[in-house]
Amino acid sequence: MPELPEVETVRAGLAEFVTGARVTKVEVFDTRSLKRHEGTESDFIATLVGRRIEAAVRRGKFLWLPLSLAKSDKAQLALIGHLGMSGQILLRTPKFEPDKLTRIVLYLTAADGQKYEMRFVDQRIFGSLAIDQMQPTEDGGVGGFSAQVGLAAPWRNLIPAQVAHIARDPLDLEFDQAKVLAAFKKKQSGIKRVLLDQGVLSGIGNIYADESLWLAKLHYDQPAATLSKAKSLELLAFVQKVLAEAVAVGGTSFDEQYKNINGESGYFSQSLNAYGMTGFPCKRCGRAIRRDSWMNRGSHLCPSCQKLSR
DNA sequence: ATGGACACCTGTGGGC
DNA sequence: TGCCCACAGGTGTCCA
Repeated sequence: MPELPEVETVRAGLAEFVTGARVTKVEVFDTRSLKRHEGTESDFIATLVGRRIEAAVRRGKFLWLPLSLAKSDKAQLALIGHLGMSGQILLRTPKFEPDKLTRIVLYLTAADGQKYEMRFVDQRIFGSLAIDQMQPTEDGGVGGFSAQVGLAAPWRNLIPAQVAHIARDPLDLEFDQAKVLAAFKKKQSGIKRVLLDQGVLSGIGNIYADESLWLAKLHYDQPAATLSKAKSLELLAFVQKVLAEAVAVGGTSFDEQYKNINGESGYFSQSLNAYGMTGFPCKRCGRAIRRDSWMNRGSHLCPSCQKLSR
């Protein structure tokens, strides 16, 4: 489900309501949702209870909540969340009806005394929560992202170890276009594979890759190295435009699989030109959008506008 | 380096 | 109604 716009919508909601909240209790209903956690279930719970949530931070599709220090800590810790294909984080008041497929619940008391249940809901269990150590990074941590959301030190200079391999995302103010262009030049792989490579640039998944490629009139298998500098810059500009517009409307929701922290859908599905539009006329040329099987998933494109070149 | 298959999972919808 | 198949916003690993 969730790509950058959906994760950012969740992050922004958490930042508003759980910054400064204290964890009072944790329940784990399915330990498979702790698959990225390196300790045990009881260690996960014991580490969280009593901590204060200091912020809500994101890079690409990873989000994390930096935690207050405890005396025994050797490093700053954070609660990392990855939503996988079907993960949600719902913030409910205590008497709110149960949510199906709830895997983990954090019971919180906000700074103003309001009590919440932060419910990690995940149909397919490809997502997870985990506690991880934060570390300084070579590229200056989440500085660019921090500037965007007003994140304070020390959180702006640290990244969880598990997120260290994730490249800056296109909405990060310190996103390095030149670095990404250099990576394109070295890759013989199709451009869509490269857009989905979270180590080159992060946050893009199947929806926003297909949408960006449709806007740029590029075929998914066009080798990245064959793109001119101008074409690459045009593509990155479309990527940023699509991601920013999707963030502005709360992401893309097709069904029950993506909701914000209040359980509300996003509206970007109304703006889709290619993804999920199989058989509908291309909004540029009228030819039917086609779905190709590709990498064990689907790629949606206009066969007229998006041809392989050379 | 590159691309393909597959594993991890549950749920939904279409065709018969 | 039931059964089977295809398909779903991600990531990681193994193998030619």
